[in-house]
This record gives sequence, C-alpha cells and structure tokens, in this order.
Amino acid sequence: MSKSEETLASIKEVSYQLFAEVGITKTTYSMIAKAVGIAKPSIYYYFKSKEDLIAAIFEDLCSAIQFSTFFEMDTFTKDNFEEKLVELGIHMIDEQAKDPYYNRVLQEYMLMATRYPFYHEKLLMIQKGYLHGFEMLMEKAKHFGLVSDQASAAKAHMLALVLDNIGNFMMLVEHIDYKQIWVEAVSGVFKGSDASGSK
Amino acid sequence: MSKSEETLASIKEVSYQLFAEVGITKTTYSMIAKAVGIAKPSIYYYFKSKEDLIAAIFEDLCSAIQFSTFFEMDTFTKDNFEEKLVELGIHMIDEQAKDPYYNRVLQEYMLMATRYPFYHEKLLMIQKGYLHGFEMLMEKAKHFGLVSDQASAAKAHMLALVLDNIGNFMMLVEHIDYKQIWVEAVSGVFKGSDASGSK
DNA sequence: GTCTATAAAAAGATAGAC
DNA sequence: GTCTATCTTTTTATAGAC
Repeated sequence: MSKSEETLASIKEVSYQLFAEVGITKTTYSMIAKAVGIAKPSIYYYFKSKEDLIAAIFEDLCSAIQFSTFFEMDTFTKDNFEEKLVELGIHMIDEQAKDPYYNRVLQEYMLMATRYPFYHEKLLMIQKGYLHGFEMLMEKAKHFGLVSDQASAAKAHMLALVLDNIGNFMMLVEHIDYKQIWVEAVSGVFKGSDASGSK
Repeated sequence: MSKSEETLASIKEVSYQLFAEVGITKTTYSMIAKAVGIAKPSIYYYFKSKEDLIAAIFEDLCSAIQFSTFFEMDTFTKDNFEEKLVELGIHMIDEQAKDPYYNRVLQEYMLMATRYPFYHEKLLMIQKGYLHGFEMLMEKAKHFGLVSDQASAAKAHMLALVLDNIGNFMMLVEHIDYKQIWVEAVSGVFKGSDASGSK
C-alpha cells in the first residue's frame, strides 16, 4: 500500500466515522483534515468535492451489504432449513453489530435516498435484492413442504423487514434480545404446515 | 387564533416540511422565512435559536406517536383479539401514511437521538412504550389462551419492531403490501396454541 | 411583531508555491 | 502530493428603527 493509498484509505475511514458521529451534513473537510492529520485542501486531491466523497463512501458501503453476502441459497436443505435461516440471520446481525458506525451511516444514506435519485436507485436495488432473496428462500421452503402456500410473498417480505430493521432498532434500544426476535419471526413463518419438526 | 399564533403555526408547519424535504441540518432560517413570507429575523421572535426550533418540532411529534394513541388495551377481547390487533396496526400504518413528511422527519430525529441525550431519552421512552405495550397485549392474549407461553416477550418485541419499522421501509420501497406484512407478523404469533380458530 | 442592516463565524472551494 | 493563503458564499444571530 503506497503512501497515497494510505492517505486515501485514511480519509475514507475517518469520514465514515464522522458521518456516523456527527452526520454527513455536519461533517466538514476541516474536521476530516484534522482527524487525518493533513491540511484541508489536500483532501481535494482525492475528492474534488464533498459530494464526491459522500458518494465514494456510499459505494463502499453498498458493496458490503448485498443479500448474497450473507445468504447463500445452496446451503439450504430440507433438513436444515429453519435452523440455517436462523443461523445466517444471526450471523448478519452479529457482523453489523461489530461495526459501531454502520447503522447510523446507513440511516444517513437512507435519508439521502429519499432526496436524491442516485441514492434512491442504489439502495432500492439492494432492498429489492433482500425482498427477492427471501422470496426465493420461501419458494424453496415451499418446495420442501416446510411452509404453507398462503401469502408466502408477505412472509418473505416480513422476514426481510425484520432483519433489515433490527439494526435500526438497535440504534435506540440496547438491552433487547435481537436474536430471539429473529428466531421468533422465522418460527412464525415455519409454523404453517410443519411436516417434520413437531414437538 | 391570533395573528401571532398563526405565524407561529406557520413557522412550525413549514419547518416540519423542510425538515423532511431537505433535512434538519440543511434547513435554514432563510428558507423558512421565505416559505412563511416573513423576514428572517422575525423567526427569532418565536424561536431564540435554531436548536430551540428543532426541539419544538420534536415535542409536537412525540405527542402524536405514543403507543396509547393507537392501541387501547380495553378494546381487546378473547374473541376479537387477533382481528383487533391487525385492525389497529393497519389503522396506525394508514394514519402515518397520510402524512408524507412523517417518516422522514422521524428518521431525522432518530439519528439525532444517537447523538444527543435529550433526543435519545425521549425517543427511547416512546419506543419502550411500544415494547411494553405489546408485552401487555401478549400477556392478555396468553391469559385468553390465544398464544403459547413460549418467548412471549420476543413475540411482543417482534411485533413492535415490525410495526415501528414498516414506516422506515415505506420510505424506500413503495410497491409493497405493508398491511399483508403486518397480518403475517400477527398471524405468525398467534399460530402457536390456537384454541379457537382452526381452519 | 416585523422590519433593515449588519456582524461574526465557518463552510466549500481554488490558486499557486514547493 | 501537500502546503499556505485567500476567495466567495452562506450561515446563525444581534442591534435597533418602526
């Protein structure tokens, strides 16, 4: 990693943290420069405007949160299905909880998405990836006879909504068992036409 | 309503809309003054600082979104329970969808809550109101023999999470049947020890 | 209550030396 | 690549007349 690559990475990292801590709008080039340890105009060598910087951080974020990053369709079998779904969801929650800035930065960009088409398009695609991904999972579960035919799209969307928004909830309320909530959401969906797991 | 009360109401209304449309930070006294049709310093007669204005809009918002505003415990009986829960949830979704600014403004304040203790405290209290409110509802449902004993707190929290965050989801994705998602979430919870409604 | 005028601070951004 | 110096614009906020 060259010196200039290091500076670039440092600017991005510091910006990401500041976006979470004080918000995108209130993050200034002065603050970034001070935190990185360079002069304010030096940032313009890497990002010709603040708008560019905001977009660059966004691109990095988008890459990390695709549905396929956390849910591999092939790992689901008739026998492990519900268990696997619980496990991968919890893994996703854990991964995102590791990064103390993630939820706040994502929410910052969610609000930007309501104001700028560029951000709306990209986040919508990711969101649709989750909706569609869970629909596919429900199809597979239906094929295995693990869930009822009824409203399987709504079931899929409910799961996507719960998982995607546990992070939002975590921002405010700390002392809750989020994993249990996910277990409950999944279990509610699979209680329909249970062929195997009757306790 | 006196002239001065009208001006005050207008400042608040315009600010609320601007908070949604361009964000709290990017909303300036110039923009507000222009939209209201007064001079910029006139706003200082009503709000001695922008900070004060932001807090005032917040207080108004908080009053409108208490758990008890939407869920009246006494209306739930053994026979109407699931149906009532679905109905009141949908009513809440409808009410909030009527106000095109609501979700964005709330999310703005959610982010403020992660940065300022004042906002954190108030929103946390509201959130806890929902969590506790749904816990009480689950207790009542348990008492009626409508849900199983297992993980009833997690069930309650799952419902609170789904309902509170449908709004967040609606900001981004428009074409989804949110009511069906709520129906599905409720139905998943009640599928446990179903004494009456066996189809 | 509402205005005009203005102060004080800070923002995003550029010029140009090294 | 990184710096110092500087420009322009806009912000929140105040003073004081009407």
